[in-house]
Amino acid sequence: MAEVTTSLSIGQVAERTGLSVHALRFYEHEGLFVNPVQRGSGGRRIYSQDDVDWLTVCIILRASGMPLPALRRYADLVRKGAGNEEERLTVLREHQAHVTTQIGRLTECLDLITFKVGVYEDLLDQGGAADHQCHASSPSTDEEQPPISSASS
Amino acid sequence: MAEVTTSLSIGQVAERTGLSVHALRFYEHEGLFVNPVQRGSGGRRIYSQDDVDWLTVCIILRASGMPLPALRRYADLVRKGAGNEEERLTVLREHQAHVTTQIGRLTECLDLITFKVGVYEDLLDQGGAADHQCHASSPSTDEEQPPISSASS
DNA sequence: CTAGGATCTAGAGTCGGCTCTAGGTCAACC
DNA sequence: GGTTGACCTAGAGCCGACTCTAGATCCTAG
Repeated sequence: MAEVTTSLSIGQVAERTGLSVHALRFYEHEGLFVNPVQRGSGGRRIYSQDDVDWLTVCIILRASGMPLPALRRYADLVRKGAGNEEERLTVLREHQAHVTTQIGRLTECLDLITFKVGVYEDLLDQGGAADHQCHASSPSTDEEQPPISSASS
Repeated sequence: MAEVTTSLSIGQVAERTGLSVHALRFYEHEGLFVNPVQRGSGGRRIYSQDDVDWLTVCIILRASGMPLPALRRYADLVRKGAGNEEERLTVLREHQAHVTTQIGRLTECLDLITFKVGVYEDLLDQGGAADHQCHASSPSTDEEQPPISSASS
């Protein structure tokens, strides 16, 4: 309960967020901060703990694929203050849907990759070297190991 | 059982893979095909069903974030024919690991986004408009709804 | 014969998201 | 008082993965 307001340099914020100082300046330039970043002696940036908290939110949204324009829209809404919670919720829900479908897509891909890994494992287990490129097709559909055509691997 | 070898134009392949004709030429230029793409009258590309099958594998690997250089390495291995199955397996397993961790990261992000969505839903349900920006922090850690500081949203 | 449409090559342009550079200011230390 | 070292601004550069353009060729249909 000692410090009234933590004040951090750009270097310190970079250190504890993992963003580069370049990225921090870039984000500010792009209007991604909710509160204008304070300036100290000689025009140096001074960040608060709130700024860092906000940045961690940004990092999560970015890491899950939210593009900067969407992040800016969200920041704009928060900056305007209370009263637009529905809109914020809309932004979040849209992104939630994107992330969900992305996870779904990746999971499908993973299934196929895992299937192909299994095929190669079997092939190597048997010590058998097929005389040409072998194919690992979709696990679910009608063909399992196509007898003649299809050489993909 | 009629057609001995399906032969497709670049436009037809674009149509059935979803890749653009530009992308198909680009992929060829980048050495991503296992077999050299055949040419017909006037130097036009002729694709086989095998090419299309291979492309669908490529599309899955790309969709799950495999960069072109890795895809090229894999194509190189397949092109060389039987005997390097361990290496192919290594490439696939590495990518499998990448996809798995990526899904994990996205799932973490999704949890936080879902948490924030929940917070906003509650807030709107109660009809209460907080007098300033409210914060939806991490669901797991020590703070749940910080009493005074931290304004992130 | 001509027009339209698909294709060809080589290479330039685009986009998102930073990253880096150049040239300068400022505070602190020896 | 000279040298770090962190910071400043404005703007250029980079990377991956295409996408697009220009200008030519070729096939088909009318």
